[in-house]
Amino acid sequence: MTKSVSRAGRPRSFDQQVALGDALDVFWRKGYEATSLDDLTEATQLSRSSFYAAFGSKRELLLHAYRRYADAFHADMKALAEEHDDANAALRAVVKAMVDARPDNRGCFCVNAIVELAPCDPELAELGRAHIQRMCALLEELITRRGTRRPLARSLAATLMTLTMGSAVFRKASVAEDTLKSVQKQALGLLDLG
Amino acid sequence: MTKSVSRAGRPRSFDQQVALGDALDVFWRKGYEATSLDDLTEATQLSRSSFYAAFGSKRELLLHAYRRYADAFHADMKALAEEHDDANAALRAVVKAMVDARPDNRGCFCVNAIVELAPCDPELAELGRAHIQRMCALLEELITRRGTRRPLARSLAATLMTLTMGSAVFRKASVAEDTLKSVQKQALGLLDLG
DNA sequence: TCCATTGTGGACCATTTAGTCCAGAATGTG
DNA sequence: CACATTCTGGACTAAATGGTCCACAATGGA
Repeated sequence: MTKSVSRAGRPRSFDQQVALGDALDVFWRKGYEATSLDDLTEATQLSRSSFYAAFGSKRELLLHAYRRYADAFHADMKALAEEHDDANAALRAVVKAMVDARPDNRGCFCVNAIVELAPCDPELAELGRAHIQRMCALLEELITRRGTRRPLARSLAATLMTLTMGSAVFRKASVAEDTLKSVQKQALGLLDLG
Repeated sequence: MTKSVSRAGRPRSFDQQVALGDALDVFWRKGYEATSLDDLTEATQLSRSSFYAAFGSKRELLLHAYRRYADAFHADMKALAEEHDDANAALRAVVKAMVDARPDNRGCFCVNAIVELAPCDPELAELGRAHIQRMCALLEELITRRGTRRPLARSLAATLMTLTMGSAVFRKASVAEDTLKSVQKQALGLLDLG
């Protein structure tokens, strides 16, 4: 993360955020270990030196990408919820979005990273836990807002989050779309929104 | 897979099934890419040549390990169900066992393999799908046996399987055990077995 | 127009990777 | 005992890995 507080020098010829996005994309599709530096420099169109100057190392880049994805996901769901005045409508929209299909079968980037790396990378495991907790908290708040009491709301939120992550695995295995749909329906049923 | 239909020669000095189990263990803990051949030969106590003679390649070994794990898991759950005469009791036991904790946080081997490899390895993706379907079918049968009708039973089975896989991800992120417990409770609640 | 400063391309490096190969050891059979 | 057959250890290889380095290009300020 080079910060330019300086007074001269050649300006950077690429957008670091765009490059981060491109890199995220590769990690998302191929996973961490299976992504080589050649893959990354090709995807970002960066030379090796620019790459290392900008991101430090492959692992640091992955952590950046993770944070970026998790933040965006959380923000998106929060924004989606805020589009609805009715708490139940908000909840329905969020649950649908979370379980819903992506065009391809790349699943959820967080799930991918957690499953591949958490056991051997405590820092990423911590990020994973934080993401899960944050999403659970968001769900819990929506659930309480429509009147469900705390202990049950917490339990329901955790269950919905579990369903979301399980769906991501289903999707990676290319399980039939109807199956995902019926899981989604059950999830809404849990909230009496069937 | 060396089959000895021959008439002489030095007998094999190791048990292939034991070696397969040891290898499975490493893959389970570290994932596929992160497991090196040195890891495997150390874990199995095999020399490189014996290793290749016995298993062909790293990838073939993984596929063997996958089949072995999936078969054992399915067989275990089936056996567990058969210990109970009452369909509801069987269902409760199976769901508990599926969502339940392992001593460490290694999660479910199938989930690990699917998430890491399915997008780039169609053969493994197929094995993954087959495993999911088989487990869903087992659950569905138990659910119908206690009286629930087909379309709903199918949907519930898929949902329980999703919860199982999601739980495995939670576990890899070392989410608090209470959270898992409450998810388990919700799962049983879905079946009116709360 | 210099010059300090920063970015860039590509050669380079040590290490690790999955996989091969062969000489020799161990065994059952005749 | 001798032999055919199989197993085994470890040296070896070619390729790929993540990461470093440096000469040079590009830029803005004085």
